[in-house]
Amino acid sequence: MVEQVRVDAEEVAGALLVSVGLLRRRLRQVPVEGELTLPQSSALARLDRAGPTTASALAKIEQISPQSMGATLAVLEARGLVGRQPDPADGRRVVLSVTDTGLDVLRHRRDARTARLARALSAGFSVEELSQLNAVAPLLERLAQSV
Amino acid sequence: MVEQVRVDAEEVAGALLVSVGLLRRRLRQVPVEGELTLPQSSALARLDRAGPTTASALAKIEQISPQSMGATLAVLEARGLVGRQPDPADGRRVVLSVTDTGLDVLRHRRDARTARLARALSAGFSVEELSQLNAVAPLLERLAQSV
DNA sequence: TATTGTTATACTCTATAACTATA
DNA sequence: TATAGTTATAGAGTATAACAATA
Repeated sequence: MVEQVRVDAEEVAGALLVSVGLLRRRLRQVPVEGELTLPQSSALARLDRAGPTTASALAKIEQISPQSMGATLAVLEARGLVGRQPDPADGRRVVLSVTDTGLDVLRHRRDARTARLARALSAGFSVEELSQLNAVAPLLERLAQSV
Repeated sequence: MVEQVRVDAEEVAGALLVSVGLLRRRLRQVPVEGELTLPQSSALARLDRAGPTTASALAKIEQISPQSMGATLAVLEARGLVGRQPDPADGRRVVLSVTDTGLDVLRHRRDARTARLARALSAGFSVEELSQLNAVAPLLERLAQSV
């Protein structure tokens, strides 16, 4: 009844497993007519942060197979959100980059899912809570890498 | 160059979208021979927290369709981790509850995925970081509900 | 008529395997 | 022989629609 301070890793693991799954499912449900899917949003944002790179490299960062990333990127390319530049030095490589249109989508809240999430955050969370969530995002990424 | 303190909801939304997706994908990848799948783990943990209840109610909490929850619970039942009690007062309702075996799985780290996550947390994160992650889990749940 | 749960079917996301082209 | 990328196929996790039983 006294020792309640200690944070048990097992407990945190369980809580994260459940809450991350829940949030992710909920994000998927947002109706998206003509909008980006979850992996598309993620890949586009990631490509923007990483800068021009190959599909394989992106796949490694996002922890999915190169084939899956290739399929996702193909859709983004068809929509004109990413462009492909063949590497002149190595005929096998194709370097991807975010186009101006893609940047526009990323920067101007054209992504319905992110916009909706942002709205929920603004409406229902305190500045203190927002900053907690903000601080934890990189921890989640690090955790994903180390699991 | 001076105003870097403010936390932008849009930014947090983007960061969460990406990090949650990444962690979730990573969790899925853990090889699970004869182990629980992600939705099974989640449903079992949720049922334990919620106490005996119906499949529909659980589905609502977990934000999936009753049909999907029914399928997940059927597997858990087949493994003897949850039990079904027909409601004597209402012939349509079936009340689910975690069995002793199910409790054992939940309590004794028999779930490979949670165990692995817990190990990564213990090994690579400070007590301060663990407590940050712990504090954020309920925020993520609240966010999932309000999106 | 409304509600609980089941069965049937299909779509999305991801994986593995097999192939082509270049190095 | 090794690497970047593509194509084909399959499995997990969802969803929606249609149905049966009970209220």
